[in-house]
Amino acid sequence: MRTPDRPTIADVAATAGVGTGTVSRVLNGGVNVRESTRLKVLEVIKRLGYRPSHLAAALSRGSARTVAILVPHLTRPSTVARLAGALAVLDEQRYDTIVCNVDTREQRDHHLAALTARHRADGVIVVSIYLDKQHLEAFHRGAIPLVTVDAVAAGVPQTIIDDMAGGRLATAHLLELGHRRIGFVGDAIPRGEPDLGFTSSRRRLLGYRRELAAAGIDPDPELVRLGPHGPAVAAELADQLLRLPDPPTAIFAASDTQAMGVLSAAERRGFPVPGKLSVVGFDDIESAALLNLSTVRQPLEHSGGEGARRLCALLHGAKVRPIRQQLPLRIVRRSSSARPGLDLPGGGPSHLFAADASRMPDERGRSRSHAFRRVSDIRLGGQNACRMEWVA
Amino acid sequence: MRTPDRPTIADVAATAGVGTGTVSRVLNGGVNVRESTRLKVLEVIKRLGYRPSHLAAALSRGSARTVAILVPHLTRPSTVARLAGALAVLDEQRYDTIVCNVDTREQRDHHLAALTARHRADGVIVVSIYLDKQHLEAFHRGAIPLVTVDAVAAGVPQTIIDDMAGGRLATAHLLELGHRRIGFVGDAIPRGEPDLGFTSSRRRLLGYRRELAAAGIDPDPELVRLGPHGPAVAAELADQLLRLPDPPTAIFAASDTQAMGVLSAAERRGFPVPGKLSVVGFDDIESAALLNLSTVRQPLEHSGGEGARRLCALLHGAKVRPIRQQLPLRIVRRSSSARPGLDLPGGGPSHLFAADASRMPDERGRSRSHAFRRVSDIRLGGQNACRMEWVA
DNA sequence: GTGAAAGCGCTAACAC
DNA sequence: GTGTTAGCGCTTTCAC
Repeated sequence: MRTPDRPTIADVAATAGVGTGTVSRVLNGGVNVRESTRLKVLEVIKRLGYRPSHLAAALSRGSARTVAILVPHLTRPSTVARLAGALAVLDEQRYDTIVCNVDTREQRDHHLAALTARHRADGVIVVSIYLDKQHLEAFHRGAIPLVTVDAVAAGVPQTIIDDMAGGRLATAHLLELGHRRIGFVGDAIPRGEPDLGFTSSRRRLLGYRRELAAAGIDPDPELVRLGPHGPAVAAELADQLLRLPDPPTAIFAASDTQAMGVLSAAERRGFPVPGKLSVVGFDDIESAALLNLSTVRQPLEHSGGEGARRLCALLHGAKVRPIRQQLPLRIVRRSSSARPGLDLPGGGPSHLFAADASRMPDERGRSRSHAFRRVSDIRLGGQNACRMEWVA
Repeated sequence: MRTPDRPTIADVAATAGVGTGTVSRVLNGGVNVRESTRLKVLEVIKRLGYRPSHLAAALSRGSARTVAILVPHLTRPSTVARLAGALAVLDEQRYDTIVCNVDTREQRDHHLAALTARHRADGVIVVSIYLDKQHLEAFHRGAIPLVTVDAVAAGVPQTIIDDMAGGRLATAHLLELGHRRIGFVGDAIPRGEPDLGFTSSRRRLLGYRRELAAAGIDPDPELVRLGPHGPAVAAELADQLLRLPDPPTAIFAASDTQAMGVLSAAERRGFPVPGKLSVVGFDDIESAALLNLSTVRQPLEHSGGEGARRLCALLHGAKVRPIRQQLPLRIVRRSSSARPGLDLPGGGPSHLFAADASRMPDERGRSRSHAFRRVSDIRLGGQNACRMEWVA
C-alpha cells in the first residue's frame, strides 16, 4: 500500500468533529447543513488543504462525467474546428473531455481498443474516422454510448454532410460560370500506408463527376489528380494539371487546404487567379476568407457541437433522432472563381487578399465589422505606442 | 443505490470459479496464473462482456494516469501545434489527457479552480496563459504537479522562448535589408475585455524597439499599432500604417496570423510585397511557408512535447532542470521581405505562393521533397481516375 | 498458483 | 441537521 499522504474526507470529518456524511454534504451543494457547521467544515478543509478525490467521488456516485473524443490529424484546421465545437458544448454540460489524437491506423486501433475494452469514458465521439464492423461491434457489445461526426456508421447517431452534394455544388458553381474543363485535386491513400478511412474526398469527386455528366461533359481522367492530403502534394498535382497541353480553366480541390496548394501552383505557373484559373475549395476554414477562396462551406464547429450534444442526450438516456443528422452545405462565392477567359493584359492584380478585410472572420468564426479609434498614446514598455480601441 | 447492471470483477470471478484476485492478475499482465486458469478467466470475461472500471482500478491503485492541459484559443494554429506536441508525448507515456479550452478569463478561472480544488488530474500543463499569484498559490498548496509552456511563472518548470530576442531578430532582419521605417502590428487588450494574460506580443514589441534603438533609429509611435488578436484587425491596423503620409517600408507583425492580415492590407492598398512593403511574422505556422512569409520560427510542437515530458518527469518524482527551459528561435527568410525600393514597374508578380511548393511542409511539419509517378488509371467510384503514387 | 479480505476515498441511505 | 455505515469495483497483501 501507498503511504497515506493527502488528507481524506475522514481526516476532515475528524478534525472538524463531524461525520464524513456532513463533510460530503458541505462539498456537494451544502444542503441540510447548519451554516455554522458548514463554515467550520469549510475552514478545516482550507486549513488541511483537503482536495476531494474525483476518482473516489465518481466511483461512489457511479459516473465520472467524462467523455472521450477521437480525432484524426488534430492539426488540420477542419479537425480543430470540430474539436473546439465539441469541447464548448461538453464544457457547458460539465463533462470532462479526454482527447485522443490519431494519425495512423495503429493509433486509431489502440485508442479504440482502450476505450472499448475498459470503462474509461461514459461515452465516445468519433470524428472523421471510419469505423469498421469490428469497431462498431466492440462498442455495441460494451453498450458504450457512441456518436460520430463526419463519419457514417450503421446504427450510430451521426452528424454528417452530403459530400457528394457538396461536390456537385462546387462543380455546378464552376459550370455556371462557364467552365467546361474543370480539374479535380483530392486525396488518395498513399501506397502501403492505408489511412484512417477518410471517404469525403472520394465522395466529393463523385459529385464532381455526376455534375459534369449532368451537364453533358465527357469526363477526362487526366483532369483528376489524387495524392496524400496536404498543400504541398496538392500543389504538385495542380502543377501537373497546369502543365497539360490543354490545361483546365478551373480546379475544384477536395479541401481548402488543398485549394491553397492549388493557388500556390497557379502562382508559380503564372496562371492568374481567377483570370486564367478559377479555384474552388471545400470546408470554408478561416484562411479561406483571408485568401478569398471560393469554397463549399460546411458547419465545422457546429458539427462538433452537435455531436457532443447528441452524445449528451444519449448519456441522459434519451433517444437521439434522427440517427443521421445532415448539416447544410452552401457555396461561398469569393474572388478565386470567375468566368473563364477573364485574363487581363498584364495579369491584373491577384485576387488574393483583395477583399474587404474588415469582413473577415476573426476568432472562432465570429464575423466582425470594425471601427477603430485612436484612444491615446499610451506608454508600453517604457515607450509610447498608439493604442487603438476597437468598437463593435 | 443504482441498479446493478454491468458485470463486475466479482461476477467474473464467481462465474469462472476463481477469486477476484486471480481475475485481477489476469487483467494486469497475467503473471503467476496458470495458463488454463488464465484462459478460462479470459473466456468468461468475453462471454460476460466484462469491462474493468478504470475508475475503480485507478482509485485502488492510487493513480489515474491522467493529466489536464489548459490551452487558450484552441483554434489558433500555434495553440493546436503545441497541443498536438503535448498529446503525442502523453500518449506515448500512456497518460490520458483532459483538454480544457479557454477563451475568456471566466473560463480560465473556472477550469483552474476545478483543477486545483479537486484532485482531478495527476498533473497540469498550462499553455500560453498567465498565472497570477493566486493561481500559483492554489497549485502550490495542493502540491499539484504543474508545468507551463509559453508562459513564465515563478518557481514552475516552464518551456518558453525569448520573445524579446525574437522581436529583435525580426527587426534586425529588416534593418539588415536596409529598412529604416519599420511598422509594428501586435496585440492589445480590448477595452473592458481583459485577455488571458498573453504577454508575448508586448515583449516582441520591446525587442523591436530595442533593436531600432540599437540601430540609432528614433522610434515613431505612429508606426506601432495594437489591437485585438486576429487577421482582420491586423489588416485594419496595417491599413492605417499604409495610409500614413510617410508609410513604413516594412511591417513586423507579432504573429503569423496577424502577418496574414498585413499581407491582406498590402494587397488591398496596392503595396506589392516585397516590392513596396516587406512583411515579417512570428511563429512559422504551416501557412507561413505556403504564403512565403518571412518569420521568426519558434518550435511550437516541440514546446508542447517538452512541457509534457517535463510534467511526466515531475510525476515520476524527478527534479526538472532547468526550471526555465528556453527554446531556440531563428529567422526564416522567405520572399515576403526584401530590400526596400525594389518595386518593379507593373508591380511584378506577387511573392505570394511563389516559392517552390515541393519544399513546403505537409502534415505536422514534416518537410517533404516530392516525386510523383503516375501509377495507373484506377477505377474510383465507377470511373477512371489518374492515381499518383507518391515517392519519398 | 490461488482465495480471502482489507483497503482506496467517497456518496447516499438510514436512523436518530 | 447529523453520524453511521454499507457499498462503488478494483488492487494487493498475506496465508495457504
